[in-house]
Amino acid sequence: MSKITIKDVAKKAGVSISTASYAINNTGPVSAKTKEKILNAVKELNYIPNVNAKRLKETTTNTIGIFFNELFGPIYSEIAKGIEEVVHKEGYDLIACSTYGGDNSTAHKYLQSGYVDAAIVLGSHLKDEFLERIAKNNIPIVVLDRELSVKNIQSILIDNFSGAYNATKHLLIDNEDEIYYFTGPKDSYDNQKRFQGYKMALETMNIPLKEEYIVSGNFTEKSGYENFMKLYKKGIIPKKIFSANDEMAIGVITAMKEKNIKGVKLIGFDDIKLSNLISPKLSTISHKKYEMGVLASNVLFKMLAKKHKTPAIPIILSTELVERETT
Amino acid sequence: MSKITIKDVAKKAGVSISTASYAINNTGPVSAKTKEKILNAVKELNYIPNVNAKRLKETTTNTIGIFFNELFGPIYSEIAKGIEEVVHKEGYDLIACSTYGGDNSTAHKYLQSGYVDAAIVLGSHLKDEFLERIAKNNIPIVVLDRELSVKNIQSILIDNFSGAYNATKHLLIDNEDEIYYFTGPKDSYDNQKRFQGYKMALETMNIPLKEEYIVSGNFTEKSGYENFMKLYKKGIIPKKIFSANDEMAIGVITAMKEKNIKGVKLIGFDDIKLSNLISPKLSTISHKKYEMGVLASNVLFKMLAKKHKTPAIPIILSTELVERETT
DNA sequence: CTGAAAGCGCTTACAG
DNA sequence: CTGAAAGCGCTTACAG
Repeated sequence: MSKITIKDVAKKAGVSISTASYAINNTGPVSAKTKEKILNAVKELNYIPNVNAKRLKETTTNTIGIFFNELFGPIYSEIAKGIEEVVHKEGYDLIACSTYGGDNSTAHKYLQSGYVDAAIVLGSHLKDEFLERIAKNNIPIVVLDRELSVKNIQSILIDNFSGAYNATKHLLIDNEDEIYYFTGPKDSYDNQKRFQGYKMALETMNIPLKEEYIVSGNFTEKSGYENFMKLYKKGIIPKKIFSANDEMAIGVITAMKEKNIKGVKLIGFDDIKLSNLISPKLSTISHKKYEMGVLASNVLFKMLAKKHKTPAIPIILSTELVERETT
Repeated sequence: MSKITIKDVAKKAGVSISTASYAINNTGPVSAKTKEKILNAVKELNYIPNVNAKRLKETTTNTIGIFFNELFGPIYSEIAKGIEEVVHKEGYDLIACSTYGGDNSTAHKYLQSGYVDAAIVLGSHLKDEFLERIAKNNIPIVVLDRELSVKNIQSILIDNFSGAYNATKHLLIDNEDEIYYFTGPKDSYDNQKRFQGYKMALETMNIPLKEEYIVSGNFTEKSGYENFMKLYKKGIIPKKIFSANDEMAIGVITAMKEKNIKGVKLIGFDDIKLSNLISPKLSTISHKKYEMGVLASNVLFKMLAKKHKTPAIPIILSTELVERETT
C-alpha cells in the first residue's frame, strides 16, 4: 500500500525534498553525512521513486519497443536476440509488446502514448497510417516487413523476390513444371513478394501460371498440414511445392509422413531452426535473422541521433538457397 | 519535436484546459458544439495525451509484466500465449522484458520502478531478495520456477520431482541400470528437483548413484550435443540417458545421428514442440504450458484484487510421461 | 552544501 | 455548460 514518496523520505531524514532528490540520484552536491541519513531513510521506508513523475520532467523514456503480431513467433526470436544485444549496449531498455487484441492492443497503446523513444515493428497488424502518425510525432521506427518511405521510418527487408525466384527456378531444374505455391496471408508483404518471385520464375521459363496450383494458407504449420491433406483427399499429390514459409512446409512434411508419401520436392522460406532438425531436413531460402536485428537497431539509434537521413530507400538483405533433404 | 499538449488543443479550440480534458475523455458535460471544436483541434494538431502525466494522478499502470531470463526461449512461448490471452481479457496491458544485461537489465529496472502493477517471473536471474522487496511494495508476483512463500508472492510449479522419478523408473524397466543424467545449470530450481527425482528412483531400486553418469550441462541444445560428443570421444556410448530438458536431448539426438548411433534410450523433459517433430521423436515428460500461463495470470489477478491469500503453499502442476520413438 | 519554489501535463473537485 | 486553481511526485535552476 504504502505510497511512499520522496516527501516521506525527506521528512524522515530531516532534509528538504530537493536535497533528498539530489542524494538519491547522485545529481547534486550533498554532504556525506546528509546523504547517509537520506539513503537510510530510503532503505527503511523501502522507497521506490515514481517513474511517471520522473518521466513527466524527462519527457524521454530511454526505452525501445519491439512490436509483434504475436509475442514469440518462432522466427522473431533470432531477430530479437540481435536487437536485445544492441539495445543493451546502447544503454537503453527494451520492451516487447504484441498486437494481440486488435486496435486496442498493448502495442497500439504503448506506441501511441509515448512509452518508447523508438520502435521496431514486425508483422502487419499495425497499419501504415498508424505508424506514419507515430513517426510524425518524432518516434523513429524501423519496419522489417513492409515498404514505407516517410520521414522517421526506415524499411529493412529480406530479398523475398529473389529468394522465391531462385527457389522456383531450382524446382524447375528438371523441366517438370508442376509447382504448387502454398501462400501466406494475402495481406502479408513478404507473401506478396514471394509470390511475385514465383510468378516471375515461371514467366521466364514460359510456363503459364495455373490457378489450381495456388493454395491459400496463413503461414502456420497447421495451414500447411491441412492444405496438403485437402489436396490428398482430392486425390492430388503435388510433385513439387514451394511453400511461402518454413512453418507451412513443416506442416506439409508432417502430413506426408503421416500418409507415408515420398518424393515430393519441397522448398520453404526463412530457414528456421526446426527446418534443419526435422526429418527429412527441409530445403529452404535462408536469410540472416540475427544480423537483421543488429542492423535494425543500429539504424534505429542512428535515427535517434539524427544521423540517418529518412526517407531513404529500403535496405534489402540477401537470401540464400540451402539445399537439404527435400529437394 | 512537436510536444503538443492539451494546452495547445485548448488554445486552438478557444476553450479552457479543463473543458478540453472533459471533452477528450468524455468525462464531463460539454456542449456538442464545443466538443466538436475541441475534437477538431485534436485531429489537426495530432495531439497525443502524455501518459506519464495521466498516470501521475492515476498511480497505477494497468500493465502486467512478464520477466524472463531471455526474451524468447522456446518453452516460454506457450506459457506466454496463455498469459497474453488472460491479461487481455482482463483489460490490462502486457509487456515482456528480459534480464539480459544483469543487475541493470530492463527487467530489473522496470520491475523496480513501478512500470507494472503485477509480475510473472520465469528464470532465476531475478534474485529472491529482489523479488521479495518488490512484493513488499505491493506488487503481486507469480513465480513459475522457484519456491517462494512470502506475502504477495505465489509459486506455481511443475511437478519436477515426480516427472523425473517416473522418467528414470521407466528407463529402469528392463533392469539395466546404466542411466546417465544430463543436468541443467546447478542453480536452476527445475534442474535440482529433477535431479532429486532421478536419485530417488535409483534409490528405490537400490541402485547406487555413480558420479560418472552425471554430466553437467546448461539446458541448451549445444550443451547436450557437446556432452554426448565428449563421452563419445572417450569411447563411451551411454545405454540410457535422462536429459534434464528436451533441448539438451535434441542436441543428443543430433550428435547420435551424426555418428550414426542407434539404440540409446533417451527421455527428455518439457515436451517442447520440436520433440514431436524431430526424428526420431523424443520421449519426454510433458506438462501443460499454456494452461500454466492461464493459471498464473488468473492467480495474479486474484492477488491484485486481494482475493487470494498469500503466502500460500506452491501450486503444483502434474506431469505425464509421453513415450515416443527414443524409448 | 541546502532549501524554497516553479514547472512538467494532466485531472478533478469547486464555483460560477 | 465552462473555467480558475490545486495537486499528483518528481527535478532543477536559483538563491543563500
